[in-house]
Amino acid sequence: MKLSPEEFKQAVFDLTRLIPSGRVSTYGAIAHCIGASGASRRVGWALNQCFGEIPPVPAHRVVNRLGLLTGAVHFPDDAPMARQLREEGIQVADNQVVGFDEVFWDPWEAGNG
DNA sequence: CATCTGACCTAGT
DNA sequence: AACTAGGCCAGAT
Repeated sequence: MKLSPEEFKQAVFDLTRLIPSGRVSTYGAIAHCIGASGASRRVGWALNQCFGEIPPVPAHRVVNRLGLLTGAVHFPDDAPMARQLREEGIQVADNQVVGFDEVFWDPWEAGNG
């Protein structure tokens, strides 16, 4: 299953929007869920375009494999990544999610659970 | 046009 | 378990 750039971006957005509050997901999980395992980089690239999208995409709920807020540097000053996470109850320390394994949410639960 | 980099992960040894 | 190599597409130089 191969997705077009538009479908890929949409898939990433839709899947990211499915991430429940107080939870976080990873690029690989999303990429793997949409059938783009290995293309994790594109997930970040797509999420980079999430700003200004309607409905808004909680890209702040997406972190890397280690729970590091690697994308925080690309977030707007009005909506810092770590801050939005804290707004949902997720604790962050040094650009790293606290209890990552506990707040980790697998996109697979989006349509299976 | 060619080369390197980037919100990263998976596979092989 | 630790290390090395490959993938994936687009943007920037």
